[in-house]
Amino acid sequence: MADNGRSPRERYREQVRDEIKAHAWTQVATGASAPSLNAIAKRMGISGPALYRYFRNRDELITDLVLDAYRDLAATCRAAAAPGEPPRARLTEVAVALRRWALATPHRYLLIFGTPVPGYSAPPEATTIASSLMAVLVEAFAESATPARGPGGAAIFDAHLGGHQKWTGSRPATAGSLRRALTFWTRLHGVVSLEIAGHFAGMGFDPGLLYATEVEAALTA
Amino acid sequence: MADNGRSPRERYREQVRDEIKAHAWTQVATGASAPSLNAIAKRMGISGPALYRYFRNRDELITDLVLDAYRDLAATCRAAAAPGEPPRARLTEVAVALRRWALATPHRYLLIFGTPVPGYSAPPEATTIASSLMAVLVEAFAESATPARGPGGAAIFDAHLGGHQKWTGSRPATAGSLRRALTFWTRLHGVVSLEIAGHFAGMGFDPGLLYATEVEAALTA
DNA sequence: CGCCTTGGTTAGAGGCTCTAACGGAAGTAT
DNA sequence: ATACTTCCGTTAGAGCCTCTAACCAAGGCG
Repeated sequence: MADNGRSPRERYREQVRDEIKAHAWTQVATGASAPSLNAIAKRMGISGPALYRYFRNRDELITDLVLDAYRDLAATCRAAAAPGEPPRARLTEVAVALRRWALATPHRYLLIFGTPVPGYSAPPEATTIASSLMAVLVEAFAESATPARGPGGAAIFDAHLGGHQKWTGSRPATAGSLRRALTFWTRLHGVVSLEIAGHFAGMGFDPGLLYATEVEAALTA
Repeated sequence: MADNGRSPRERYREQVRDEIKAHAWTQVATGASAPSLNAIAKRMGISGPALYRYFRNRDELITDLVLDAYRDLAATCRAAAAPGEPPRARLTEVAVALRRWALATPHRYLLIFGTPVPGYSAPPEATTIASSLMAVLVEAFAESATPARGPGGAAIFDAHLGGHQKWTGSRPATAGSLRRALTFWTRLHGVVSLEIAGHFAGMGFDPGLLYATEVEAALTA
């Protein structure tokens, strides 16, 4: 918070960038699938091309938004996994936090996990953040007592995972924990993404109840 | 195939509409997140606003594409569920067909299940198609001998599902079958959508293997 | 003080969606 | 066959967008 040693110019620059991003968020939150630099500038009272001093092009803005969203999601999930609790409770908390986060700001969730925006430029930093997010799950599952007693295919996949543990970021975990964290994640995403995108709309049941059931099933399986 | 009793004008119109949609598909397949009417017209050798004789606006085109994709997916899944086989084999076939379909044309999958395009106009017909797709799964699960021996939450959700069976389209099925079909679908979608969107890219494992494991787990759970 | 980096400006090219007004051609009725 | 109507194409243009080019004013620094 101490504005550590940056020149006033740099602080101003950072501030304007943040303001631009804030406007972009409100814009994407209110319907627009992708923010418009022009509209943002108009709202900020400055004229069009001024924004190009702060972001080289629209893709750079969007990439920044994606990374911010990703970081926020990771922080939220990490915060939800209070380290004192037993692993199963932690995982449930993470699951609840994930859905809450997604429902609170669906556009943010979709910006990360929806259709890759233009011709999808995979930001390299995103993988790092994703790993830190996975680490929360992996650690909880590693701590969990339940053995990896899945069906036969699980053993095959565990064997396949053997050499690919680099993407967890933290210390090596068993393949079983990796697999369980991964499938846990995909199951949560399956429900949440369909709900966010409105695919449960006409069906008339409570998505929250489905989610709770799915979380419980994923944790006892 | 007999061009049943439609006037030549109507046949011509249909033909041009199909040609437009074909161009739109190739365009969306090659990077563009959403097709451009202008570019399509240019490719077809006609000039801009002529397309507005065939589609009222771009959203109508996209909606048409979505519905076509949805129909094709439903047909593919139905075809994959050969009625002679035992239910578990049928479900596996559907799962395989789904992933194959998604990987063959990711843009199509994302057009249906990705970020809802602009301000998302939910087409009412989509729900019908979705129901027909679900019906395939529901019937297979209904035929499956395995009882709904899920965790405690499953019973709660089954009870909740009691009155909401209208969305299956076909004859009434047990709440357990509905629940299992629904969660089966969400689990498949969870893996496929993340793979399609490239979220497994940096992780260096085989998504196909993960998918196979997940399908097997979903069927034995 | 002079200089240079930086953040703003306007002009404008080129793209998009979509409307308006119009002309010709194809089908239809007389 | 002729007249009418409907339909499909055209161009013009408004209004949005991204992004580049050229220019200018002010702040920081030697």
